[in-house]
Amino acid sequence: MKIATYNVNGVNGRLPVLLRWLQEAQPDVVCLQELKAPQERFPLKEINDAGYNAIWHGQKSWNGVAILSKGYEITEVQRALPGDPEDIQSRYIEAIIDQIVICCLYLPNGNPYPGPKFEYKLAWIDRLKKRTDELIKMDLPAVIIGDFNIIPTPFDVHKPERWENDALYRIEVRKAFEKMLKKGWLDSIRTLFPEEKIYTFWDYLYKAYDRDAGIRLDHVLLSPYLSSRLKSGGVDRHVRGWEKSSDHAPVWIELEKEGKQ
Amino acid sequence: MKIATYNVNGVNGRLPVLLRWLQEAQPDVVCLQELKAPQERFPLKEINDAGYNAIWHGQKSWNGVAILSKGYEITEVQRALPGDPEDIQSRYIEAIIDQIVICCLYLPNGNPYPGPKFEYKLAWIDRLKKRTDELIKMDLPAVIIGDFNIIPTPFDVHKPERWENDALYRIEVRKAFEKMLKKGWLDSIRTLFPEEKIYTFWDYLYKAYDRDAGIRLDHVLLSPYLSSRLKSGGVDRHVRGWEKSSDHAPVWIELEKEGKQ
DNA sequence: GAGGTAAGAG
DNA sequence: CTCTTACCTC
Repeated sequence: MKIATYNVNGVNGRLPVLLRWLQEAQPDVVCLQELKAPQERFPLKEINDAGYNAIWHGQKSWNGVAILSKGYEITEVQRALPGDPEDIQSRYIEAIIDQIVICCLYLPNGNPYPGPKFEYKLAWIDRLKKRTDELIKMDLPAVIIGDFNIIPTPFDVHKPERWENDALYRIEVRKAFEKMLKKGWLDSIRTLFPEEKIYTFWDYLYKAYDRDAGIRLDHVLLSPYLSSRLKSGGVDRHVRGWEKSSDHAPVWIELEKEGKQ
Repeated sequence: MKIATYNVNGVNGRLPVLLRWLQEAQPDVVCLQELKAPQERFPLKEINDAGYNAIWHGQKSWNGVAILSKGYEITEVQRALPGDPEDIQSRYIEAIIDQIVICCLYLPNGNPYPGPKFEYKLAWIDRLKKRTDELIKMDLPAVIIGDFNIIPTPFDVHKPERWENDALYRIEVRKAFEKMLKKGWLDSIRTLFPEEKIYTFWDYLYKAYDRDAGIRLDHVLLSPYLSSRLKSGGVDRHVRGWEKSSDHAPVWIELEKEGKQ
């Protein structure tokens, strides 16, 4: 089973690129972030025509997340991260697909630091921690996947020294990410490529992609139960070079069939 | 000599379509309207690369007119319709190309009727009348060409009864157009196709092009001196069906070489 | 730089 | 509907 994440930065503007990539990569499950479309303007018809069914949680202008699947039924579990009924931003959607809990997230950016947006990010991470601790405790096969807006280590950024006070790299969020891993979640891409520079995002500005001035923000975390099934993975970084591409590249992993292990 | 007019509705957004049509139609002279670009953002390089030189009068957001020519020198005569120094809208540019006076215009829309915009339209037509009377008096070979925003007759609109109080069809502007023809100007497209329904504009709304709910707004008027050289003409209406097309279609005529008559 | 929104014009 | 500008976010 191939599971992917792609921050599309506008699902309608990105549709040609998204469909081209789906056709090429043929993932079984795709988590999308930054739909930037209200619920009723999700391009379901075109997604269906490409062979995918979908659930999504839209929002006008910002955020918005979706889970797509080809050939597997999608059973929605929830469309909000528990812990704050006041939080109306569409950043989390959770479903069960082929007996696996898929948690698709678009974690707050948090800039500027310091400030209320950074505080919101920390609070959001706390709530995520509670949810993911539960999943671990319940011993479920689960995937936490999406745009974390967290650069996990100095090795995951072109010039670490420039990022010290950026919300994507602040020590608080790196520590929180590390704490999740300590609980048992596997950073699958880093595990597969322990020594390689791997980026998933290159800014539109300053020809960041041409200079490979990127950062690693999009992650696929596997619960202990699933970790042994990790077969392969990667970043489709060439997609970032396509015409009218998102500033993120798709990230994917492949899991061994359950019977095989 | 093939002379064309095309209301592009944004010269920068329309560039792929414009270049494709230029390549296909190979006009010698092209009058453009609704550049919707300030003077410094006219895409001269791309126009030059397509083999055309150009003069233009831009304006931020609205209006804007240009004259393009392939292989002929363009001698600019004026870039404003005489008669009102207060009028700063870029709606008129005049040049001599191959001994012919080319008057490229984007006549005010004039809606809503009644109101100051309609009054401005009538005043603009008055000034145009003065200028074109002069050209007739001087016996010059001249072409008045562009988007007149005038539906000349009931035969030039899908459903005339719906347009009685529209500034494009108001009796005042139709009368004014008729008066120009009486002075000696030849409505070349109508002359070539006296019996046919001919439209040059189809609204973006309500699938107007699919329903062929169009109107005839773009005209090519020939001075008496030139009328005998009229060889052929037409509307490239298929261009209106292209992806990302303008709401207008290009209109063109072909003149016999001067020696030939 | 490139998405989104909104208003104004057509 | 589809242009434009100006603004906001990342």
